[in-house]
Amino acid sequence: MIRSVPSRRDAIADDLRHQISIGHFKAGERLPSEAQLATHYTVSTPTLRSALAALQGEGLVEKIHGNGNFVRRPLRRITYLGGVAEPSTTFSASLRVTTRTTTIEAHSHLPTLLNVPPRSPLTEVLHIAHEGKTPHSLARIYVPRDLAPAAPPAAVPSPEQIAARLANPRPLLTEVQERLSARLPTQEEATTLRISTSLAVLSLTRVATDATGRVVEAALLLLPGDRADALFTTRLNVEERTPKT
Amino acid sequence: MIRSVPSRRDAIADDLRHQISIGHFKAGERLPSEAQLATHYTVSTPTLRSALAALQGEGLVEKIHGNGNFVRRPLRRITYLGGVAEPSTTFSASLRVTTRTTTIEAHSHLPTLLNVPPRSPLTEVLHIAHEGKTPHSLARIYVPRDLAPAAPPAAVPSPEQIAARLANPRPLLTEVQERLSARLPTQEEATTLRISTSLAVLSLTRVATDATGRVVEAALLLLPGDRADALFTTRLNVEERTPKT
DNA sequence: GAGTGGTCTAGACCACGAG
DNA sequence: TCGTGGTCTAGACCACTCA
Repeated sequence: MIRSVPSRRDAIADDLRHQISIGHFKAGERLPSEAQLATHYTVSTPTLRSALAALQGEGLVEKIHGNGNFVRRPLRRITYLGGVAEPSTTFSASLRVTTRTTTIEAHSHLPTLLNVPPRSPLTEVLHIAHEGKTPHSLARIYVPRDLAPAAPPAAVPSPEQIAARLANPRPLLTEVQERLSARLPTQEEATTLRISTSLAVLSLTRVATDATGRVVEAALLLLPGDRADALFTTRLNVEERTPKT
Repeated sequence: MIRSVPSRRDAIADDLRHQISIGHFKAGERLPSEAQLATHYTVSTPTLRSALAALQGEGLVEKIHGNGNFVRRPLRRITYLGGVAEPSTTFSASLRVTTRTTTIEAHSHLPTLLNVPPRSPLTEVLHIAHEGKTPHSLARIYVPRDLAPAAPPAAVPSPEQIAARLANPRPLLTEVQERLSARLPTQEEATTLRISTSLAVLSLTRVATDATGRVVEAALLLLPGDRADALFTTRLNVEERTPKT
């Protein structure tokens, strides 16, 4: 075994977790200052901060610079439904979605993703879903501009409208590929989602193709690991067993 | 902006990333000791270690206690195919799978997952897929014991055999649900996969149900974010548009 | 301005790996 | 045993938030 002495860091993290779980520190409350906690546990500030960092990575604690460490409210977990289901479909009704639409030129990995020439015009739609003050997801959706709806959503559409639009951007949609991986967010993503850079995120790339094989939409979704997951359901006909290629 | 002074930590991390990318430090090589690097960058050891931690989180560097920091060889990225496809189906041929089968009693979340009474007997199959010395995935598969194959795999079966078995543990398999989320690994998981606890992993829970609605298999897969992702492909018939509920 | 967290230092001592 | 990384200290100084 590695941990003969379970390291003060882990001991403190465990204790704080416990204190939170039994309600000694309540959701939304500010913890004692790091200096106070360090004194209480008789450790130095770096050690204490290291313990807090662990809790941050679990999404239990949110640090706000110059203000304090706060116990996170238990977050409603949202589920992204994969397959053909529209993104964000199970987002609760209280979810508020802010949208920003711009036109950009295809760059870096986008030409490959969308199978279009570099610099070709794309419509970028940026979605951020909030529940209360807490962002729950970040989505960047790219559509070749000639396929994009003529009327940009000047007003913020309802989540249902967005979902409907996303579900079938083109009538002839025939294939959806969704690639998922886990990573840590960039500084910028972390700032946007108001999460720690040490909280893992689910990165989902969704490419929709129409009947002609043309890519009609590419979406990059980012789901914080502490409040979102993705669900894929596959039904099989018993007779037609997977005809392996 | 937050970063007026881009923090020595990030500056060092950037420089090391660059040194690695231009081949100044080559794959598999040991970096200079932390003390040497700290002297070179004129920072203290904690600061330098913090920079290295960032590279670890990206999977660029592997620390080996008592030995040194090593540049990771570029890892072949493997893809888990979702839907009905068998797990590990795209693992390269050079992949070595170690398997351990035991019988356990259903506990904690397993009864719920498998929809069986607590303490009912389960067969647990543990898979670890290696490529060379590097673990690429960890899978824990649970099957109600009365459904498990009578002959335990005393010898290590080939990946193909495993894949075949996993693909259709029961003839009547009709639904597969796969739930994915991103998180940081536990200390134990990190040790098993020989990754840093700061490297995000993709956690996949796979539940297969047969025609009678009985859960015939539950699998917990863990895919390190730096070397694996999951891919789901959905094909739609153009005429039968998703009959929304 | 007072109090908070953010970063960093210059050491110390412990634990591990290889020879 | 020796050199490596792992943990920790007791401060210092900066940056941010709030009143």
